[in-house]
Amino acid sequence: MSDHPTIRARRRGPALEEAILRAAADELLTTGYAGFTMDRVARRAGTNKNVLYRRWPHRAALALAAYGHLAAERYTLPDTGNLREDVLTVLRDANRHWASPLGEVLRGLLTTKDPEVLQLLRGRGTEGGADLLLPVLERAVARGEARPQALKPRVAGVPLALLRHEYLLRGSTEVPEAVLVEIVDDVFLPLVQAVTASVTATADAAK
Amino acid sequence: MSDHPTIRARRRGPALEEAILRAAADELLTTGYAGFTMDRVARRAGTNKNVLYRRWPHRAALALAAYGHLAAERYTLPDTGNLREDVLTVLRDANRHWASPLGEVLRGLLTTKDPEVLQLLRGRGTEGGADLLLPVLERAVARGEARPQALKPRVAGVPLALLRHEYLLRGSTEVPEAVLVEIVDDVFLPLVQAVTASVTATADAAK
DNA sequence: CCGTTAAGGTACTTCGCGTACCTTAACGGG
DNA sequence: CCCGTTAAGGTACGCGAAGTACCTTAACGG
Repeated sequence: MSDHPTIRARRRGPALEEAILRAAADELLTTGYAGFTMDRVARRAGTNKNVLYRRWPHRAALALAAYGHLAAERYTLPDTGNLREDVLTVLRDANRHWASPLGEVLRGLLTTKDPEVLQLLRGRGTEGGADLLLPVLERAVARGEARPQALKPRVAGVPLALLRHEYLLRGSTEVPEAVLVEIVDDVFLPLVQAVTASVTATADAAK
Repeated sequence: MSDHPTIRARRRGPALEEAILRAAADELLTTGYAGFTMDRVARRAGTNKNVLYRRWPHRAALALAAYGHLAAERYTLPDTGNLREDVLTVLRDANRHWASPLGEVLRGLLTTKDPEVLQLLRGRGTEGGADLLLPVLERAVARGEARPQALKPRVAGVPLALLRHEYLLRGSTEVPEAVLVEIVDDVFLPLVQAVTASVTATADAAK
């Protein structure tokens, strides 16, 4: 019993912090933000609440940090050379993400009352959505697939805003593919396409 | 303090229930859904928690009932004969409502985790938004102000969905008029308006 | 008039956040 | 190499709020 786990070497600094964040992330993924308790995180991390409160001022801050720790990897935009495919891909990715446990965490965090956390959450570009599709739209304009007048954050943000809206209405369940297609074909493409786009209505039988 | 002189006659049934709902509504309006506690409601209503729990199974149910009690009055759609004005009016009304204490209550309720309450909330047509603007859009199509192909719930729901999205991003603060105008002028009108000049010019609005 | 029903009152139990306070291990400068 | 400083471990609170138990008491109604 040389390295018996019962008597673990005392962790400090970054190592401990990493362990705590992992534990907190696991808790978020299993129990969600509701049911995320400091006691459970501390127990899972093999430490105690004090250590948590020395690093994060309150529960929400820890949860937010854990989420950030999870969602650390960077996202790469699609570039298929086709606006419709690009936007659909982004919508599908976002749909998957928001329907995943990770997305549930995010939504749980968004519904917190803590103004400080909301500030932080909104600070992350993750939430804008506008900026995400803007480059896609930009390329589409360059290819002549979209009107230059449509090249605005407000317009580029429409698809993700509508997707988010679906989540508000439906709850946690994944948004069906048909809705994504509607968002793109009934709203976004008619909105951004060149003036000759009235043809699209007849041409979308091609899909 | 002292409750000396007023030994109130004991209220029963509907009278008591009404008093409780009023108290709960007042609490919602002053403290919001967070900070809405059964103890406070009971004290404000001059009764005790037991009476509340005999009528509503839990805090969220009572809050929801109180909100319904507040938002009882019906809404009448604008019909100015001009699509842009109609939509802007609806957006301004919704903006006012959501920025008001009442709207804060609604948003607070929407963020509850209780699935039962969410079910009830979504049951109310209040949330759809799509159906709200659909008649407005219908009239616009009849006047030739909008393409008939745009006459879909998904399209009609866009303005309110975008407005709601703004609330998610900004928090409780009222959305500035400029954003409403952007939503209408940069998104909704380009989306629904007739695309080819010939169609717009010809007075084939004959119905 | 009296029994049934529902309101009033009080005191719990349970949970989870956040804090206090002490003990103990690791680190690191002299 | 020692010892003081720092940070982790441990335990026990205080507090607020949800719900519950149980009894007392007023109103209603046959």
